Amino acid sequence: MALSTPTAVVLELMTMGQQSAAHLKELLMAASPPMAAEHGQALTAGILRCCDRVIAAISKGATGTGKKRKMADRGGAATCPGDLPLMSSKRRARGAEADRVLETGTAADGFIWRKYGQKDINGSKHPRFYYRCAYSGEGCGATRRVQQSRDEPAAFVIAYYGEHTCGDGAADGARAAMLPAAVVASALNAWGGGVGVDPNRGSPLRPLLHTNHTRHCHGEDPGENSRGQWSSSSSSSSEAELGTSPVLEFLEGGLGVGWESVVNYLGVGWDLPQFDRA
DNA sequence: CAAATTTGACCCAA
DNA sequence: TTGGGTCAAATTTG
Repeated sequence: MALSTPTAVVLELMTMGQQSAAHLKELLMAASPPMAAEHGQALTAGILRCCDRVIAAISKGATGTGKKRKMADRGGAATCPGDLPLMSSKRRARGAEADRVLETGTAADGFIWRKYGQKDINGSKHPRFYYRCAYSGEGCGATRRVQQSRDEPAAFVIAYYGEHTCGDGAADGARAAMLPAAVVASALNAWGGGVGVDPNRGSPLRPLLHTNHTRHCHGEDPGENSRGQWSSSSSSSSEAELGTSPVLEFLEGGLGVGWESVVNYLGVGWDLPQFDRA
């Protein structure tokens, strides 16, 4: 596609998504049962917020803080658990509820995540990546699991656990309170400038997004970012499977299109000057 | 030098 | 016992 400028394209697409989300909201208010409506509204709120962020970021030429790191070659692990205050529950109960989102070509959701693990899952061709909110040290217990889709290499199944208490919800208490950031599948993220995933090691996700809008939760100063030592108080995560409902159809048919367009657009080789990383 | 990532080990639920 | 989630030392990069 050849549109005047990338910015114009994104702006237009995001605006479309915004309108679709608004539409969806109305739909939910009118047709869904109370609970679903409530949840749905939170979802749409998140979507709208994302649109706002993108639009705002683009129009004012937001600057992000591209953080990158390369992978190492290996690491000698000499674990010596001794007096380590391990998390009460080292492992999350299997099948624990989580919000799952399928993203195509992107995985940024406005939060800064720090990878803390990677694992090869049997049955899956691709490894699974474990991320934790960069502010977990401040008590934020949000985590997310990312796995490349087996069928669609370009898609990632992302599961979110816990909720952000790092303050990102300051402006929107609703989200922090009941909406596991998960749903906020922001389309922002050009991961690496179109390169995609390094089949061998590179983490597919990079917290590139970093506009000034993602306020406090991720300034450029993690302050005393501490390495290792997170206390997870995981437990609360609600299931928000976008599964079967007229709403879903709407999402896929209307919102999905515009959204994916943006995602693809951003994800496929367009280096956004606005999102920094020069 | 500090911050972030990598990666093998550890741990626990199924 | 195994698979999967987390930890933490080592390593890499800005």
